[in-house]
Amino acid sequence: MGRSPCCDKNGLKKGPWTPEEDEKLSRYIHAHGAGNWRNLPKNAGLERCGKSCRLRWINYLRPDIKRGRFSFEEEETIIQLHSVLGNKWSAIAERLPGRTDNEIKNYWNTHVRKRLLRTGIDPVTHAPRLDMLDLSSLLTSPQLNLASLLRLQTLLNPEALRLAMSLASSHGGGGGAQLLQNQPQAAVQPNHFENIVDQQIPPNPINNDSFQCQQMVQDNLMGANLSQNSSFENVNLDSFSLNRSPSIINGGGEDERERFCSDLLRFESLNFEDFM
DNA sequence: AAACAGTGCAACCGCTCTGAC
DNA sequence: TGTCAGAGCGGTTGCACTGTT
Repeated sequence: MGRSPCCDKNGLKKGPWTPEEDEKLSRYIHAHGAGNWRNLPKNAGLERCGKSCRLRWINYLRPDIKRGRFSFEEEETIIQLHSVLGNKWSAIAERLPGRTDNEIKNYWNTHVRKRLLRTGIDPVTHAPRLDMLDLSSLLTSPQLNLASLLRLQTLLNPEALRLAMSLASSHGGGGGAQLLQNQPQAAVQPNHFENIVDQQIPPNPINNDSFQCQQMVQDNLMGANLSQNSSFENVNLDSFSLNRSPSIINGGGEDERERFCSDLLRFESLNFEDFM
């Protein structure tokens, strides 16, 4: 696997691990513990570099590794945490017991990233891709009013919001844009994570799945050591109350997941009546 | 059935950062 | 202050598997 071995010059083996090597490494670490990776291969009788041993142990052999497909909850947690933490895979992995940073990174790059792109979400900023928006039709909608815009701004990337306000002005909605700009700054200041954490989201007896989902994200975020420079916006989790069937929660298919993620994140398909 | 294309993922490299000494 | 080991990350590779023609 991977590119040509770098340790060939040292006579060290590279490439896929054999069951015998796995057994040697596991037995040694169980007996002596992990650490001192430089000397470990020699002591364990392995012709591998320490880094390779470390990666093999951390990403594959560790007893608490959870194998298999990511659950819907895990995927949703990854998306939410990535919106907060960015590509800090190890930090994300800390919130997903049994998952490694490498596994999460691979899953992100091969599944989540593609899905977000397909549904018009920028996987870097988690904002709707402006090149896929039809804001002009949005702003000419008779259902659009200031109140709805004020609720929407909690979901919007500031760049998208600025563009929307600009377009609103050009559509004769200058008054609304002006009012938007006059809103208290707390409503648009980014990275006030405590705003999210402090929110008390009451259980919704009709939509308990959504509540559990929100609670899970909150629980996960509560423990995160978040940077003030986080890109996570002042998202109102209460706005993510979507009807979702238990079958999806319990591991729906790819299509179901995509549909849900699309509904959850896709700006252009947001049902604005829900916000009004 | 065979060839080909697309996808998933384990594993790698090179680099930076951090903490211990 | 400099050096070293370990940890972590982004990017990449190529095998194995699956789907399509």
